[in-house]
Formats: sequence, C-alpha cells, structure tokens
Amino acid sequence: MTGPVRRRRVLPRRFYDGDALEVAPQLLNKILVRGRRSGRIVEVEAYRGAQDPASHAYRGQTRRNATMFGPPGRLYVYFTYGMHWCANAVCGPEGEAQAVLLRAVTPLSGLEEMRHSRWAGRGPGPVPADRQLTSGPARLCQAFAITGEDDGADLVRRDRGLAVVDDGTPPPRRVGVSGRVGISAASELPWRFFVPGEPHVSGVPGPRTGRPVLPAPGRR
DNA sequence: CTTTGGATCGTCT
DNA sequence: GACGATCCAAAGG
Repeated sequence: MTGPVRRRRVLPRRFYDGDALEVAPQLLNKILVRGRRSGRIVEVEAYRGAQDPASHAYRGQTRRNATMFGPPGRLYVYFTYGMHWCANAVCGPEGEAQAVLLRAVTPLSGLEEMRHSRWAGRGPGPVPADRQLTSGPARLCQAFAITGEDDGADLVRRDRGLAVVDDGTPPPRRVGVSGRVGISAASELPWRFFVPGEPHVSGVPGPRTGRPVLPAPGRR
C-alpha cells in the first residue's frame, strides 16, 4: 500500500541560478522541509526584481529586501500587513534580486507540529480543516514557523533545518498559470504557477470579484 | 455562499 | 502619513 521509497536530495545551488520565470514552475512538486515538517509545493509566484513593478526590489535595494540581492538559494522572508510573514526562494544571478514566492504546499509530514504552530492558543471552537493549514503564503510560514529570524537562510546548506528537496516527482505535465494574487501593479502578468486540481492551492480567480477565493471548507 | 471590514506595524515617501 | 506579495471573523443574501 505504501508508495516507492524515494531518495530525497537537496536542490543544488544551480537549480536556483536562473530566471525566476523558469525556476518557479520547476519548484512545483518539490518539497519544502524543516525538521519533521515537510510539504509539497503546489503554488508559487515569480518576482523579477528590476524588471517587475510588483517586486519589492523594483525600486532598488533596501535593508528589508537585501536578501533578494544576494546569491540564489537563500530564503527571503518579509513582514507584511503588520502581522504576516511570507517566504521566497531567491533565484537568478547574484544582484538581480529575482525570487519565487512560496504560496502553498500540501502537508506531507509533521502535521501535528504544523497544527500547533497555526492554531495553538486559540480559544474554544472548531479546529479548522487541514486545508487551511498551508494554503497561502502567510499560512505556510506560520505552519513551518518561518519568521524574520529565517531571512537569509541558505536552503542549499539546510540552514535552520530549512531546505527544498526533490523526491523524484516532476512538475505537472500541464502547469496551471494565472495572474499573481494580491498585488496592484502588473497583476495581469501570468506569473503565478500551480498544480491544477490540488486542494491546497490557495486561491483561484474569483468568478465574481476576480479576487482569490478558497473553496468552502468541507468541499473537495 | 459572498462580501466586508478589522487587525496591526515595518517600510518607504 | 499611507500602504502593503494577508488572513479571519462576522455580517449579509
């Protein structure tokens, strides 16, 4: 009943050393790992530095975005909306400030730790469905306990237990493509990539509003 | 099921 | 002083 035991290998530096538009779809079905926690990457977005009005790096280097200007293969973690962390894999040659935003993973292991990181300390009431665990850039950071402390972590060296690994599962034959979520500039560019049909993909373009919409909890 | 508004603060102008 | 690469609860139909 169990699938084949596949060797997991940490993605090498060269994997990240390319244009974000090429690296982003290649990250689909790779595995984000931190300690016991792991999840298959099912949704990402490419951000292309000076080429990209929606990128934090568009207007040049600052203290906040410095990691993006560094070497590929590191984690760029930023703080937004006064309460959320989001994580990117830095790619492209050093200095170009390209990055791939990790928007959703399907949990594979360490589910208890993830649930604890997400929902410990909440009051009485129903425990949210596991669908809400890691479907969204800030949700997955919370589930993996990724914060500003992890900004700059080298994913190739497994800094702080963080890495992206390949278990031999290729990206989907047909990659889902859409506009990027939650931005105002250049939102029409088709630089969001996802695994079609994966329940943990965070949002689809809403039919009414055009804004991302999660399937209702309980539906599949 | 859809839509709205609140939370909350670092960063850049 | 304005605004986020967001999430959630609550209200509305």
